[in-house]
Amino acid sequence: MIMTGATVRNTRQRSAVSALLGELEGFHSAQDLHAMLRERGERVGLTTVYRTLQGLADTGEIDVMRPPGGEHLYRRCSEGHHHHLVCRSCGRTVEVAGPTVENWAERVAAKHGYADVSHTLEIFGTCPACTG
Amino acid sequence: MIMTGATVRNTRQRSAVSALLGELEGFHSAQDLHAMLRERGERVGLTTVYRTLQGLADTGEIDVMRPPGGEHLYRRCSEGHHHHLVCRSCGRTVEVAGPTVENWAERVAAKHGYADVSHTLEIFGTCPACTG
DNA sequence: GCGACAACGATAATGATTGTCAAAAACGCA
DNA sequence: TGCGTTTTTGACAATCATTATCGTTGTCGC
Ligand SMILES: [Zn+2]
Ligand SMILES: [Zn+2]
Ligand SMILES: [Zn+2]
Ligand SMILES: [Zn+2]
Repeated sequence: MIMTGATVRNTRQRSAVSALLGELEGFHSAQDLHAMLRERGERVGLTTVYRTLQGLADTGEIDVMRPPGGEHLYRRCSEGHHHHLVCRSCGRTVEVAGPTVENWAERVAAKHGYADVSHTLEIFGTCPACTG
Repeated sequence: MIMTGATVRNTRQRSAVSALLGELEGFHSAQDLHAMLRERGERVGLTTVYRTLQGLADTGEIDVMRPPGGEHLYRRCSEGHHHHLVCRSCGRTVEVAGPTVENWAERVAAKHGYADVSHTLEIFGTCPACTG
């Protein structure tokens, strides 16, 4: 008898990635995170970082952003559906949420008969610190 | 004497790409467009297709979409700022626009002191034809 | 037609992401 | 604590869209 328990095991590498994301503020790429981990002595392979981030993103534990013309960026976020207001210069990120857009998107999609609706939305700008 | 006229020259290739985009309905990748051109006997290099699309996108003549986990998709669109409601299954696309989101984005950004604001927004769903 | 220079395109390079697969690590259980 | 099963790891190769090169070709104002 084979038990297919689909268990997720706790590994040093997964913990390291997760912990690092817990300390960081803004969005960071897989390569950045990998470099930081090696910097502080953690031995983690780049492949594993990618896999871990992908897994965390799948379960909704972290958010993924795909900036125009760049790599994927990851960040630990708060619960629930929200979007991001990101500084183009320093990356400072503010989580934003509101029924306004959500409703609008739903309404627009419904008007055209589209079902199973989802959306991607990012707002970019220059933050106060970078404007000065 | 050197004249720096920054002139854009009319070439057979540029016309071919532009004309093709004028006939097509939905979004298509650079590689797709290149294949179509070769299909109909046009001799155009892949590099040129990329360059032309990039140029057209820069001047706002065409729109670029970056679907999650895929190549860039291009499409000739109507004038003015708008977004897209795209069918995940067949790619059927509806252009949508409205002050609702635009205002919301501006307001949210302003509240946090972000300047020089822009945004990206795509709505995905299953169109009526694909729902049946 | 001339000539300057933009555009082309075959090809190589880039670079982020994914696939491979043998070795290492987790963990339920004895 | 030792074992066997299953997951996870990670060095390395592969993928693949896009970009950079750079010598050749085509445009277009004159
Ligand atoms: Zn978030
Ligand atoms: Zn900033
Ligand atoms: Zn459809
Ligand atoms: Zn908009």
